[in-house]
Amino acid sequence: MSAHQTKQRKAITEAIQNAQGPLRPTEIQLIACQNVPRLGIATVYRTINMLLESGEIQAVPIAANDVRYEPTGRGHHHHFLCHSCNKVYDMHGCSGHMSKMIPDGFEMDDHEILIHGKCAACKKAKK
Amino acid sequence: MSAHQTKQRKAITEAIQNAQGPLRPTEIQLIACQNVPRLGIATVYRTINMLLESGEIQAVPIAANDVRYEPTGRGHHHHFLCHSCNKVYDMHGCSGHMSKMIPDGFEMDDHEILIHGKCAACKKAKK
DNA sequence: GTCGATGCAAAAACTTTGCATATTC
DNA sequence: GAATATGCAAAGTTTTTGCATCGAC
Repeated sequence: MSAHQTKQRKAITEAIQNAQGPLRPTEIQLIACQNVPRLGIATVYRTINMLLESGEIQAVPIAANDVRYEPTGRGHHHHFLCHSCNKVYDMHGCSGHMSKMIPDGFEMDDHEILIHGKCAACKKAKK
Repeated sequence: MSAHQTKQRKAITEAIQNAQGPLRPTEIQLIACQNVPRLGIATVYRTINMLLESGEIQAVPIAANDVRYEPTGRGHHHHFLCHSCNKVYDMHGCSGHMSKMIPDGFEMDDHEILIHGKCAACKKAKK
């Protein structure tokens, strides 16, 4: 049966689920490697694609050549990219009404917001 | 002098400037090729990176492995990705106040919004 | 002629695929 | 033992770099 959960998949899924924000494939590998030492990057990508297809996770495009992955089902939220440490944080509470900027005849399914700036840790670190 | 404008750079810059929305590197090459037949993709990438550094254009992350580039200085606007034709449209008019979702101690520089949906042309095309 | 820009091809980086081995039931 | 998943390595992509040549002053 395909619902079989190997230790690799478990480690990868948990890495994504437990993260505070979206992670890159190599970050996922690094974290999951702590539980499954010889975990290959191919397995990480294969698992990511499986989880994307099943809808358990989704991609978050952050910048050129920087996609990260996060679990679905965390509720409506958006992202904050710190330009100092390059970490992405989840942010809850969305101002809402995007509809006013949608052109006539267009149909909106969803929206995502990415805020750029400097996180509290980096602001404190650097006087 | 470094302000020298070759026909390649001119064609690439114009392709980006004249586009109705952000373009991918290969799309830029395709358009610019109409004026400069043997234009290589390396020149496109080199020019993109130059224009990014000088601040004339900026990257728009759309999805995994899909970054597009647009001119800066079009005023504040956001993007609409049509999941049917995969085109990205500019949208003007921004609802504004993102500040309420920014965590304490974080500092916002900028924000970008990507709306997903179906464009008017695709809605009309498919009953 | 000097300087920088280009095209091509090679290299690097990132992602996917093939295949023999390993794991689960 | 059958079926699926894994690791490794090879193949695909995408982006960058090296280098000989070309073009502008």
